[in-house]
Amino acid sequence: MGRELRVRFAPSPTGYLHVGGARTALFNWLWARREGGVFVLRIEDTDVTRSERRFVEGILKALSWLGLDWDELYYQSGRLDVYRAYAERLLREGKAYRCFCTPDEIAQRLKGLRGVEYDGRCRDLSPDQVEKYLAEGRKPAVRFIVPEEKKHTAYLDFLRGEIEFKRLTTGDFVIMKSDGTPAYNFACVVDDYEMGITHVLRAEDHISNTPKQIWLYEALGWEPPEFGHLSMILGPDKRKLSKRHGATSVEELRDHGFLPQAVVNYLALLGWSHPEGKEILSLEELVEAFSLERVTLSPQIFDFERLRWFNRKHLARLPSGELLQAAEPFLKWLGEEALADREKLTKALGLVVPSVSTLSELVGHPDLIALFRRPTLSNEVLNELSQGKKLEVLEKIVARLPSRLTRDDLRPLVRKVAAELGLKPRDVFHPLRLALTGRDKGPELAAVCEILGTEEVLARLSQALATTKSER
RNA sequence: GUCCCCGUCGUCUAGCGGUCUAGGAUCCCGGUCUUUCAAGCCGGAGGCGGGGGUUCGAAUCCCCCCGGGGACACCA
Repeated sequence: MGRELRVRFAPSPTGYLHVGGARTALFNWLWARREGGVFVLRIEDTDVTRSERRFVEGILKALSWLGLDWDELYYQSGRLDVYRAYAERLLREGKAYRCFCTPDEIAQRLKGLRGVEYDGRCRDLSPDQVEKYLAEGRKPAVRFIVPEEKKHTAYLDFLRGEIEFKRLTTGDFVIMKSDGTPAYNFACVVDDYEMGITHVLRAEDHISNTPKQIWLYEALGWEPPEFGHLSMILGPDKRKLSKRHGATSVEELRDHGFLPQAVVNYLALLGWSHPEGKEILSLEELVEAFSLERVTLSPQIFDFERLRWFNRKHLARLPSGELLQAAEPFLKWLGEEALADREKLTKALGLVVPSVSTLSELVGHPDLIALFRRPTLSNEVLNELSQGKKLEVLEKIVARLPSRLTRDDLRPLVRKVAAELGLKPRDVFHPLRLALTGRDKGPELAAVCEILGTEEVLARLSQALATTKSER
Protein backbone atom coordinates (compact mmCIF):
# COMPACT_ATOMS: atom_id res chain seq x y z
CA MET A 1 0.00 0.00 0.00
CA GLY A 2 2.72 2.43 0.94
CA ARG A 3 2.73 5.87 -0.64
CA GLU A 4 -0.09 8.31 -0.48
CA LEU A 5 -1.94 9.08 -3.66
CA ARG A 6 -0.61 12.10 -5.51
CA VAL A 7 -2.38 13.13 -8.68
CA ARG A 8 -2.26 16.22 -10.82
CA PHE A 9 -4.09 18.29 -13.36
CA ALA A 10 -1.76 19.96 -15.84
CA PRO A 11 -3.49 22.42 -18.14
CA SER A 12 -1.69 24.63 -20.61
CA PRO A 13 -2.81 28.26 -20.48
CA THR A 14 -3.36 28.62 -24.20
CA GLY A 15 -7.10 29.06 -23.86
CA TYR A 16 -9.93 28.87 -21.42
CA LEU A 17 -10.67 25.79 -19.36
CA HIS A 18 -12.93 23.67 -21.50
CA VAL A 19 -15.28 20.99 -20.22
CA GLY A 20 -12.97 18.15 -21.20
CA GLY A 21 -10.19 19.58 -19.10
CA ALA A 22 -12.63 20.37 -16.35
CA ARG A 23 -13.75 16.76 -16.23
CA THR A 24 -10.19 15.50 -16.07
CA ALA A 25 -9.52 17.96 -13.26
CA LEU A 26 -12.70 16.89 -11.49
CA PHE A 27 -11.94 13.18 -11.66
CA ASN A 28 -8.42 13.72 -10.37
CA TRP A 29 -9.71 15.98 -7.63
CA LEU A 30 -12.48 13.57 -6.60
CA TRP A 31 -10.04 10.71 -6.51
CA ALA A 32 -7.53 12.63 -4.41
CA ARG A 33 -10.20 13.85 -1.99
CA ARG A 34 -11.75 10.42 -1.77
CA GLU A 35 -8.44 8.76 -0.95
CA GLY A 36 -7.09 11.51 1.22
CA GLY A 37 -4.39 12.14 -1.36
CA VAL A 38 -2.85 15.26 -2.82
CA PHE A 39 -4.16 17.18 -5.81
CA VAL A 40 -1.42 19.05 -7.62
CA LEU A 41 -2.14 21.79 -10.12
CA ARG A 42 0.60 22.40 -12.65
CA ILE A 43 0.45 25.12 -15.25
CA GLU A 44 2.20 23.94 -18.40
CA ASP A 45 3.23 27.28 -19.78
CA THR A 46 6.42 26.42 -21.60
CA ASP A 47 5.13 27.56 -24.95
CA VAL A 48 5.85 31.24 -24.56
CA THR A 49 4.23 32.21 -27.81
CA ARG A 50 0.88 30.65 -26.98
CA SER A 51 0.62 30.91 -23.22
CA GLU A 52 -1.09 33.94 -21.79
CA ARG A 53 -1.34 35.24 -18.27
CA ARG A 54 -5.07 35.90 -18.61
CA PHE A 55 -5.65 32.26 -19.43
CA VAL A 56 -3.77 31.19 -16.33
CA GLU A 57 -6.00 33.40 -14.26
CA GLY A 58 -9.06 32.19 -16.11
CA ILE A 59 -8.23 28.56 -15.43
CA LEU A 60 -7.57 29.13 -11.75
CA LYS A 61 -10.77 31.10 -11.45
CA ALA A 62 -12.78 28.48 -13.30
CA LEU A 63 -11.48 25.68 -11.09
CA SER A 64 -12.27 27.66 -7.96
CA TRP A 65 -15.72 28.45 -9.28
CA LEU A 66 -16.34 24.74 -9.74
CA GLY A 67 -15.28 24.21 -6.16
CA LEU A 68 -12.05 22.39 -6.98
CA ASP A 69 -9.16 23.49 -4.79
CA TRP A 70 -5.55 22.44 -5.12
CA ASP A 71 -2.94 21.49 -2.57
CA GLU A 72 0.12 22.51 -4.55
CA LEU A 73 0.58 24.83 -7.50
CA TYR A 74 3.50 24.92 -9.93
CA TYR A 75 4.39 26.82 -13.06
CA GLN A 76 6.67 25.13 -15.55
CA SER A 77 7.92 28.48 -16.73
CA GLY A 78 9.58 28.90 -13.36
CA ARG A 79 11.40 25.59 -13.58
CA LEU A 80 13.32 25.93 -16.82
CA ASP A 81 16.66 25.34 -15.11
CA VAL A 82 15.47 22.00 -13.85
CA TYR A 83 14.61 20.72 -17.31
CA ARG A 84 17.89 22.02 -18.71
CA ALA A 85 19.86 20.21 -16.07
CA TYR A 86 18.21 16.89 -16.82
CA ALA A 87 18.61 17.43 -20.55
CA GLU A 88 22.31 18.06 -19.99
CA ARG A 89 22.50 14.80 -18.13
CA LEU A 90 20.92 12.84 -20.95
CA LEU A 91 23.28 14.56 -23.38
CA ARG A 92 26.25 13.65 -21.25
CA GLU A 93 25.15 10.06 -20.98
CA GLY A 94 24.73 9.78 -24.72
CA LYS A 95 21.00 9.26 -24.48
CA ALA A 96 20.22 12.43 -26.33
CA TYR A 97 21.93 14.64 -28.88
CA ARG A 98 21.89 18.16 -30.21
CA CYS A 99 19.98 18.56 -33.44
CA PHE A 100 20.64 21.50 -35.71
CA CYS A 101 18.00 20.73 -38.27
CA THR A 102 15.40 23.45 -38.49
CA PRO A 103 11.72 22.55 -38.61
CA ASP A 104 11.65 23.86 -42.17
CA GLU A 105 14.48 21.63 -43.28
CA ILE A 106 12.84 18.61 -41.75
CA ALA A 107 9.51 19.38 -43.33
CA GLN A 108 11.32 19.74 -46.64
CA ARG A 109 13.11 16.43 -46.29
CA LEU A 110 10.10 14.51 -45.05
CA LYS A 111 7.86 16.28 -47.53
CA GLY A 112 5.66 17.29 -44.61
CA LEU A 113 4.10 13.86 -44.50
CA ARG A 114 2.24 12.74 -41.42
CA GLY A 115 3.52 9.79 -39.50
CA VAL A 116 7.01 9.99 -40.91
CA GLU A 117 9.64 9.97 -38.25
CA TYR A 118 12.66 12.22 -38.00
CA ASP A 119 15.53 10.70 -39.96
CA GLY A 120 18.09 11.02 -37.19
CA ARG A 121 20.41 13.09 -39.33
CA CYS A 122 22.12 14.82 -36.41
CA ARG A 123 22.42 11.73 -34.26
CA ASP A 124 25.97 10.98 -35.33
CA LEU A 125 27.35 14.47 -35.69
CA SER A 126 30.98 14.56 -34.63
CA PRO A 127 31.94 16.62 -31.55
CA ASP A 128 33.87 18.91 -33.87
CA GLN A 129 30.88 19.45 -36.07
CA VAL A 130 28.73 20.22 -33.05
CA GLU A 131 31.30 22.70 -31.78
CA LYS A 132 31.47 24.34 -35.15
CA TYR A 133 27.69 24.78 -35.39
CA LEU A 134 27.57 26.08 -31.84
CA ALA A 135 30.35 28.53 -32.62
CA GLU A 136 28.32 29.73 -35.57
CA GLY A 137 25.66 30.62 -33.09
CA ARG A 138 23.20 28.02 -34.28
CA LYS A 139 20.68 27.09 -31.64
CA PRO A 140 20.14 23.35 -31.41
CA ALA A 141 17.18 21.40 -30.17
CA VAL A 142 17.86 18.34 -28.05
CA ARG A 143 16.54 15.02 -29.28
CA PHE A 144 16.09 11.88 -27.27
CA ILE A 145 17.43 8.71 -28.86
CA VAL A 146 14.76 6.11 -29.44
CA PRO A 147 16.36 2.70 -29.97
CA GLU A 148 14.74 0.69 -32.71
CA GLU A 149 13.94 -2.27 -30.47
CA LYS A 150 11.94 -0.05 -28.10
CA LYS A 151 9.37 0.73 -30.73
CA HIS A 152 7.53 -2.43 -29.83
CA THR A 153 6.39 -1.74 -26.31
CA ALA A 154 3.53 -1.97 -23.87
CA TYR A 155 2.36 -0.57 -20.56
CA LEU A 156 -0.34 -1.40 -18.06
CA ASP A 157 -3.12 1.18 -18.04
CA PHE A 158 -4.88 1.18 -14.69
CA LEU A 159 -8.20 1.82 -16.37
CA ARG A 160 -7.81 -0.15 -19.58
CA GLY A 161 -5.45 -2.99 -18.87
CA GLU A 162 -2.44 -3.76 -21.02
CA ILE A 163 -1.93 -1.51 -24.00
CA GLU A 164 0.52 -2.80 -26.54
CA PHE A 165 2.10 -0.88 -29.39
CA LYS A 166 3.21 -3.10 -32.24
CA ARG A 167 5.50 -0.73 -34.04
CA LEU A 168 5.61 2.90 -33.09
CA THR A 169 6.73 5.35 -35.72
CA THR A 170 8.20 7.69 -33.17
CA GLY A 171 11.64 8.81 -34.26
CA ASP A 172 14.12 10.58 -32.01
CA PHE A 173 11.85 13.20 -30.53
CA VAL A 174 12.64 16.66 -29.27
CA ILE A 175 12.93 17.08 -25.51
CA MET A 176 14.35 20.60 -25.50
CA LYS A 177 13.29 23.11 -28.10
CA SER A 178 15.91 25.32 -29.72
CA ASP A 179 14.68 28.26 -27.67
CA GLY A 180 15.79 26.49 -24.53
CA THR A 181 12.33 25.51 -23.29
CA PRO A 182 11.39 21.87 -22.72
CA ALA A 183 9.03 20.01 -25.00
CA TYR A 184 5.86 18.66 -23.43
CA ASN A 185 6.78 15.02 -22.96
CA PHE A 186 10.03 15.92 -21.27
CA ALA A 187 8.75 18.60 -18.94
CA CYS A 188 5.88 16.36 -18.05
CA VAL A 189 8.11 13.46 -17.06
CA VAL A 190 10.56 15.59 -15.12
CA ASP A 191 7.75 17.26 -13.22
CA ASP A 192 5.70 14.19 -12.51
CA TYR A 193 8.84 12.64 -11.09
CA GLU A 194 9.95 15.64 -9.09
CA MET A 195 6.47 16.31 -7.79
CA GLY A 196 6.09 12.73 -6.67
CA ILE A 197 3.05 12.02 -8.81
CA THR A 198 1.97 8.44 -8.23
CA HIS A 199 -0.87 8.22 -10.74
CA VAL A 200 -1.37 10.04 -14.00
CA LEU A 201 -5.06 10.21 -14.84
CA ARG A 202 -5.66 12.03 -18.09
CA ALA A 203 -7.67 11.81 -21.30
CA GLU A 204 -7.35 9.22 -24.01
CA ASP A 205 -5.54 11.51 -26.42
CA HIS A 206 -2.47 11.05 -24.26
CA ILE A 207 -2.24 7.29 -24.69
CA SER A 208 0.15 7.71 -27.56
CA ASN A 209 2.43 9.91 -25.46
CA THR A 210 2.77 7.31 -22.77
CA PRO A 211 5.48 5.16 -24.43
CA LYS A 212 7.67 8.21 -25.00
CA GLN A 213 7.30 9.22 -21.40
CA ILE A 214 8.07 5.75 -20.15
CA TRP A 215 11.26 5.66 -22.23
CA LEU A 216 12.25 8.91 -20.62
CA TYR A 217 11.67 7.52 -17.15
CA GLU A 218 13.83 4.53 -18.01
CA ALA A 219 16.61 6.70 -19.43
CA LEU A 220 16.62 8.84 -16.31
CA GLY A 221 16.53 5.81 -14.07
CA TRP A 222 13.21 6.67 -12.48
CA GLU A 223 10.25 4.49 -11.69
CA PRO A 224 7.33 5.71 -13.78
CA PRO A 225 3.98 6.53 -12.20
CA GLU A 226 0.89 4.49 -13.03
CA PHE A 227 -1.02 5.71 -16.07
CA GLY A 228 -4.75 5.67 -16.63
CA HIS A 229 -6.64 7.14 -19.54
CA LEU A 230 -10.15 8.53 -19.48
CA SER A 231 -12.37 8.69 -22.52
CA MET A 232 -12.81 11.71 -24.72
CA ILE A 233 -15.65 14.21 -24.64
CA LEU A 234 -17.06 14.72 -28.13
CA GLY A 235 -19.31 17.31 -29.69
CA PRO A 236 -22.77 16.46 -31.08
CA ASP A 237 -21.08 15.72 -34.40
CA LYS A 238 -18.92 13.17 -32.60
CA ARG A 239 -15.79 15.18 -33.22
CA LYS A 240 -13.39 16.15 -30.48
CA LEU A 241 -15.09 18.92 -28.56
CA SER A 242 -13.90 22.37 -29.51
CA LYS A 243 -14.89 26.03 -29.66
CA ARG A 244 -16.96 25.54 -32.76
CA HIS A 245 -19.37 23.43 -30.76
CA GLY A 246 -20.55 26.54 -28.96
CA ALA A 247 -20.16 27.23 -25.29
CA THR A 248 -17.70 24.60 -24.16
CA SER A 249 -15.53 26.47 -21.73
CA VAL A 250 -16.34 26.60 -18.06
CA GLU A 251 -16.42 30.39 -18.07
CA GLU A 252 -18.88 30.39 -20.93
CA LEU A 253 -21.13 28.01 -19.05
CA ARG A 254 -20.97 30.31 -16.07
CA ASP A 255 -21.86 33.29 -18.26
CA HIS A 256 -24.76 31.35 -19.70
CA GLY A 257 -26.18 30.99 -16.23
CA PHE A 258 -25.21 27.47 -15.30
CA LEU A 259 -24.59 26.74 -11.64
CA PRO A 260 -21.19 25.27 -10.71
CA GLN A 261 -23.01 22.52 -8.84
CA ALA A 262 -24.82 21.55 -12.02
CA VAL A 263 -21.70 21.61 -14.17
CA VAL A 264 -19.81 19.47 -11.69
CA ASN A 265 -22.71 17.06 -11.33
CA TYR A 266 -23.15 16.73 -15.07
CA LEU A 267 -19.44 16.27 -15.71
CA ALA A 268 -19.10 13.71 -12.95
CA LEU A 269 -21.79 11.59 -14.55
CA LEU A 270 -20.13 11.88 -17.96
CA GLY A 271 -17.96 8.82 -17.79
CA TRP A 272 -18.75 7.72 -14.28
CA SER A 273 -21.89 6.45 -12.58
CA HIS A 274 -23.11 6.38 -9.03
CA PRO A 275 -23.26 2.86 -7.55
CA GLU A 276 -26.92 3.29 -6.65
CA GLY A 277 -27.81 5.19 -9.77
CA LYS A 278 -28.29 8.50 -7.96
CA GLU A 279 -28.19 11.43 -10.32
CA ILE A 280 -28.46 14.66 -8.42
CA LEU A 281 -25.32 14.85 -6.35
CA SER A 282 -23.38 17.53 -4.54
CA LEU A 283 -19.62 17.76 -4.66
CA GLU A 284 -19.49 16.23 -1.18
CA GLU A 285 -21.68 13.32 -2.21
CA LEU A 286 -19.50 12.80 -5.26
CA VAL A 287 -16.37 12.64 -3.16
CA GLU A 288 -18.13 10.14 -0.93
CA ALA A 289 -19.14 7.84 -3.78
CA PHE A 290 -16.33 8.23 -6.29
CA SER A 291 -14.30 5.26 -7.41
CA LEU A 292 -12.32 4.33 -10.49
CA GLU A 293 -14.21 1.04 -10.85
CA ARG A 294 -17.25 2.87 -12.15
CA VAL A 295 -15.49 4.89 -14.82
CA THR A 296 -16.76 4.36 -18.37
CA LEU A 297 -14.30 4.09 -21.22
CA SER A 298 -16.39 4.81 -24.30
CA PRO A 299 -16.32 8.37 -25.59
CA GLN A 300 -19.13 10.68 -24.47
CA ILE A 301 -21.04 13.30 -26.37
CA PHE A 302 -21.50 16.61 -24.64
CA ASP A 303 -25.26 17.05 -24.33
CA PHE A 304 -26.42 20.56 -23.61
CA GLU A 305 -29.99 19.48 -22.92
CA ARG A 306 -28.88 17.15 -20.21
CA LEU A 307 -26.75 19.87 -18.63
CA ARG A 308 -29.81 22.11 -18.66
CA TRP A 309 -31.77 19.46 -16.82
CA PHE A 310 -29.10 19.21 -14.14
CA ASN A 311 -29.14 22.98 -13.91
CA ARG A 312 -32.90 23.05 -13.35
CA LYS A 313 -32.57 20.47 -10.59
CA HIS A 314 -29.79 22.35 -8.84
CA LEU A 315 -31.59 25.66 -9.29
CA ALA A 316 -34.57 24.11 -7.54
CA ARG A 317 -32.58 22.89 -4.55
CA LEU A 318 -30.56 26.07 -4.05
CA PRO A 319 -31.42 28.03 -0.87
CA SER A 320 -33.01 31.38 -1.70
CA GLY A 321 -30.07 33.37 -0.41
CA GLU A 322 -27.61 31.57 -2.61
CA LEU A 323 -30.02 31.72 -5.49
CA LEU A 324 -30.21 35.47 -5.27
CA GLN A 325 -26.46 35.69 -5.14
CA ALA A 326 -26.06 33.45 -8.18
CA ALA A 327 -28.79 35.26 -10.08
CA GLU A 328 -27.64 38.77 -9.39
CA PRO A 329 -25.36 39.13 -12.43
CA PHE A 330 -28.39 38.35 -14.56
CA LEU A 331 -30.64 40.87 -12.89
CA LYS A 332 -28.73 44.09 -13.49
CA TRP A 333 -31.11 45.05 -16.26
CA LEU A 334 -33.88 45.48 -13.70
CA GLY A 335 -32.23 48.65 -12.46
CA GLU A 336 -30.81 49.81 -9.15
CA GLU A 337 -34.10 50.36 -7.45
CA ALA A 338 -35.31 46.83 -8.09
CA LEU A 339 -31.94 45.41 -7.11
CA ALA A 340 -32.07 47.21 -3.78
CA ASP A 341 -35.28 45.49 -2.70
CA ARG A 342 -33.78 42.16 -1.67
CA GLU A 343 -36.96 40.85 -0.16
CA LYS A 344 -39.05 41.43 -3.25
CA LEU A 345 -36.24 40.11 -5.43
CA THR A 346 -36.02 36.91 -3.42
CA LYS A 347 -39.75 36.34 -3.63
CA ALA A 348 -39.78 37.12 -7.33
CA LEU A 349 -36.98 34.65 -8.00
CA GLY A 350 -38.83 31.99 -6.10
CA LEU A 351 -41.66 32.47 -8.54
CA VAL A 352 -39.76 32.86 -11.77
CA VAL A 353 -36.74 30.59 -11.44
CA PRO A 354 -38.74 27.33 -11.59
CA SER A 355 -39.61 28.21 -15.15
CA VAL A 356 -36.06 28.66 -16.40
CA SER A 357 -33.26 26.22 -17.16
CA THR A 358 -30.41 28.68 -16.91
CA LEU A 359 -30.01 31.95 -15.06
CA SER A 360 -29.35 33.80 -18.29
CA GLU A 361 -33.00 33.22 -19.13
CA LEU A 362 -33.78 35.67 -16.36
CA VAL A 363 -32.46 38.47 -18.52
CA GLY A 364 -35.51 40.25 -19.88
CA HIS A 365 -37.80 37.56 -18.52
CA PRO A 366 -41.42 38.67 -19.05
CA ASP A 367 -42.52 37.45 -15.62
CA LEU A 368 -39.87 39.60 -13.97
CA ILE A 369 -40.83 42.56 -16.09
CA ALA A 370 -44.42 42.07 -15.01
CA LEU A 371 -43.35 42.03 -11.38
CA PHE A 372 -41.06 45.05 -11.46
CA ARG A 373 -42.51 47.35 -14.08
CA ARG A 374 -46.02 48.57 -14.59
CA PRO A 375 -47.24 47.08 -17.87
CA THR A 376 -48.26 49.02 -20.91
CA LEU A 377 -51.35 47.28 -22.13
CA SER A 378 -51.29 46.44 -25.81
CA ASN A 379 -54.23 47.18 -28.08
CA GLU A 380 -54.87 43.52 -28.20
CA VAL A 381 -55.14 43.28 -24.43
CA LEU A 382 -57.23 46.46 -24.27
CA ASN A 383 -59.59 45.05 -26.83
CA GLU A 384 -59.80 41.80 -24.93
CA LEU A 385 -60.61 43.61 -21.69
CA SER A 386 -63.44 45.51 -23.28
CA GLN A 387 -65.18 42.30 -24.29
CA GLY A 388 -67.97 40.64 -22.29
CA LYS A 389 -68.16 41.27 -18.59
CA LYS A 390 -64.44 41.83 -18.14
CA LEU A 391 -64.70 45.46 -17.15
CA GLU A 392 -67.33 44.59 -14.60
CA VAL A 393 -65.04 41.91 -13.26
CA LEU A 394 -62.25 44.39 -12.74
CA GLU A 395 -64.51 46.95 -11.19
CA LYS A 396 -65.90 44.47 -8.73
CA ILE A 397 -62.46 43.30 -7.78
CA VAL A 398 -61.35 46.84 -7.17
CA ALA A 399 -64.45 47.50 -5.09
CA ARG A 400 -63.93 44.40 -2.98
CA LEU A 401 -60.17 44.65 -2.64
CA PRO A 402 -59.20 44.39 1.04
CA SER A 403 -56.93 47.06 2.42
CA ARG A 404 -54.21 44.50 2.76
CA LEU A 405 -54.30 41.78 0.14
CA THR A 406 -52.44 38.60 1.02
CA ARG A 407 -51.77 35.49 -0.93
CA ASP A 408 -54.65 33.62 0.64
CA ASP A 409 -57.19 36.35 -0.04
CA LEU A 410 -57.22 36.27 -3.79
CA ARG A 411 -58.82 32.94 -4.42
CA PRO A 412 -61.91 33.56 -2.20
CA LEU A 413 -62.19 37.03 -3.67
CA VAL A 414 -62.16 35.71 -7.20
CA ARG A 415 -64.73 33.04 -6.41
CA LYS A 416 -67.00 35.56 -4.84
CA VAL A 417 -66.83 37.93 -7.78
CA ALA A 418 -67.28 35.06 -10.20
CA ALA A 419 -70.38 33.90 -8.36
CA GLU A 420 -71.87 37.37 -8.31
CA LEU A 421 -71.45 37.75 -12.05
CA GLY A 422 -72.42 34.21 -12.91
CA LEU A 423 -68.95 33.41 -14.23
CA LYS A 424 -66.41 30.66 -13.68
CA PRO A 425 -63.35 31.49 -11.60
CA ARG A 426 -61.14 31.23 -14.70
CA ASP A 427 -63.18 33.99 -16.35
CA VAL A 428 -62.18 36.22 -13.49
CA PHE A 429 -58.56 35.13 -13.22
CA HIS A 430 -57.94 35.71 -16.88
CA PRO A 431 -58.91 39.41 -17.16
CA LEU A 432 -57.33 40.04 -13.80
CA ARG A 433 -54.02 38.65 -15.01
CA LEU A 434 -54.26 40.66 -18.20
CA ALA A 435 -54.94 43.88 -16.37
CA LEU A 436 -52.24 43.26 -13.79
CA THR A 437 -49.43 42.01 -16.02
CA GLY A 438 -50.47 42.66 -19.59
CA ARG A 439 -49.94 38.97 -20.31
CA ASP A 440 -52.11 35.89 -20.40
CA LYS A 441 -49.65 33.61 -18.70
CA GLY A 442 -47.24 33.67 -15.82
CA PRO A 443 -46.82 32.45 -12.24
CA GLU A 444 -49.64 31.88 -9.80
CA LEU A 445 -51.62 35.09 -9.67
CA ALA A 446 -52.12 35.18 -5.91
CA ALA A 447 -48.37 35.12 -5.44
CA VAL A 448 -47.94 37.82 -8.04
CA CYS A 449 -50.43 40.00 -6.20
CA GLU A 450 -48.72 39.51 -2.91
CA ILE A 451 -45.37 40.51 -4.37
CA LEU A 452 -46.85 43.54 -6.07
CA GLY A 453 -48.56 44.65 -2.88
CA THR A 454 -52.12 45.90 -2.46
CA GLU A 455 -51.30 49.42 -3.43
CA GLU A 456 -49.68 48.47 -6.69
CA VAL A 457 -52.45 45.99 -7.52
CA LEU A 458 -54.99 48.73 -7.04
CA ALA A 459 -52.98 51.17 -9.09
CA ARG A 460 -52.59 48.76 -11.97
CA LEU A 461 -56.24 47.79 -11.97
CA SER A 462 -57.37 51.39 -11.90
CA GLN A 463 -55.04 52.22 -14.71
CA ALA A 464 -56.21 49.29 -16.78
CA LEU A 465 -59.80 50.28 -16.19
CA ALA A 466 -59.21 53.86 -17.15
CA THR A 467 -57.26 53.03 -20.27
CA THR A 468 -59.74 50.48 -21.47
CA LYS A 469 -62.63 52.83 -21.01
CA SER A 470 -60.95 55.68 -22.81
CA GLU A 471 -60.17 53.43 -25.72
CA ARG A 472 -63.73 52.34 -26.10
C1' G B 1 -0.96 5.90 -44.52
C1' U B 2 0.75 3.83 -39.52
C1' C B 3 -0.46 2.94 -34.44
C1' C B 4 -3.92 3.03 -30.36
C1' C B 5 -8.72 3.25 -27.96
C1' C B 6 -13.97 2.50 -27.95
C1' G B 7 -18.96 0.10 -29.52
C1' U B 8 -26.33 -1.18 -24.76
C1' C B 9 -32.47 3.43 -26.48
C1' G B 10 -31.05 10.19 -30.20
C1' U B 11 -28.04 11.40 -25.50
C1' C B 12 -25.90 9.87 -20.33
C1' U B 13 -25.89 5.13 -18.37
C1' A B 14 -27.13 0.06 -15.27
C1' G B 15 -25.64 -4.67 -16.66
C1' C B 16 -19.44 -7.63 -14.86
C1' G B 17 -22.78 -16.07 -18.02
C1' G B 18 -28.76 -17.56 -16.17
C1' U B 19 -32.63 -12.94 -11.67
C1' C B 20 -32.82 -9.27 -19.11
C1' U B 21 -39.42 -10.73 -23.21
C1' A B 22 -32.36 -5.45 -21.21
C1' G B 23 -33.46 -1.38 -15.95
C1' G B 24 -32.97 4.09 -14.86
C1' A B 25 -32.35 9.27 -16.43
C1' U B 26 -32.72 12.90 -20.29
C1' C B 27 -34.99 14.31 -24.84
C1' C B 28 -39.62 13.63 -27.67
C1' C B 29 -44.99 12.42 -27.62
C1' G B 30 -49.70 11.74 -24.86
C1' G B 31 -52.48 12.26 -20.33
C1' U B 32 -53.21 14.56 -15.46
C1' C B 33 -53.11 18.64 -11.90
C1' U B 34 -53.58 24.22 -12.05
C1' U B 35 -56.68 30.59 -13.13
C1' U B 36 -52.62 30.40 -17.60
C1' C B 37 -47.41 28.86 -18.77
C1' A B 38 -43.59 26.11 -16.60
C1' A B 39 -42.65 22.59 -12.91
C1' G B 40 -44.76 18.08 -10.72
C1' C B 41 -47.18 13.36 -11.35
C1' C B 42 -48.75 9.15 -14.72
C1' G B 43 -48.10 6.66 -19.39
C1' G B 44 -45.90 5.78 -24.38
C1' A B 45 -42.28 5.43 -28.20
C1' G B 46 -37.04 4.22 -28.49
C1' G B 47 -31.28 0.12 -27.78
C1' C B 48 -27.47 -4.76 -26.89
C1' G B 49 -23.48 -2.67 -34.83
C1' G B 50 -22.93 -7.54 -37.90
C1' G B 51 -21.10 -12.54 -38.34
C1' G B 52 -18.79 -16.67 -36.38
C1' G B 53 -17.46 -19.45 -32.15
C1' U B 54 -17.18 -21.14 -26.44
C1' U B 55 -21.29 -22.81 -23.25
C1' C B 56 -26.93 -26.42 -21.19
C1' G B 57 -27.33 -20.92 -21.42
C1' A B 58 -24.70 -14.97 -23.88
C1' A B 59 -25.69 -7.72 -23.76
C1' U B 60 -22.04 -10.16 -20.73
C1' C B 61 -16.11 -14.57 -22.75
C1' C B 62 -12.97 -15.31 -27.66
C1' C B 63 -12.15 -14.24 -33.06
C1' C B 64 -13.23 -11.62 -37.63
C1' C B 65 -15.68 -7.70 -39.99
C1' C B 66 -17.96 -3.04 -39.73
C1' G B 67 -18.54 1.60 -37.46
C1' G B 68 -16.92 5.77 -34.46
C1' G B 69 -13.03 8.35 -32.11
C1' G B 70 -7.94 9.66 -31.00
C1' A B 71 -2.58 10.10 -31.84
C1' C B 72 1.39 10.53 -35.18
C1' A B 73 5.01 18.81 -34.21
C1' C B 74 10.96 22.45 -31.81
C1' C B 75 1.56 22.38 -29.20
C1' A B 76 0.43 20.73 -24.77
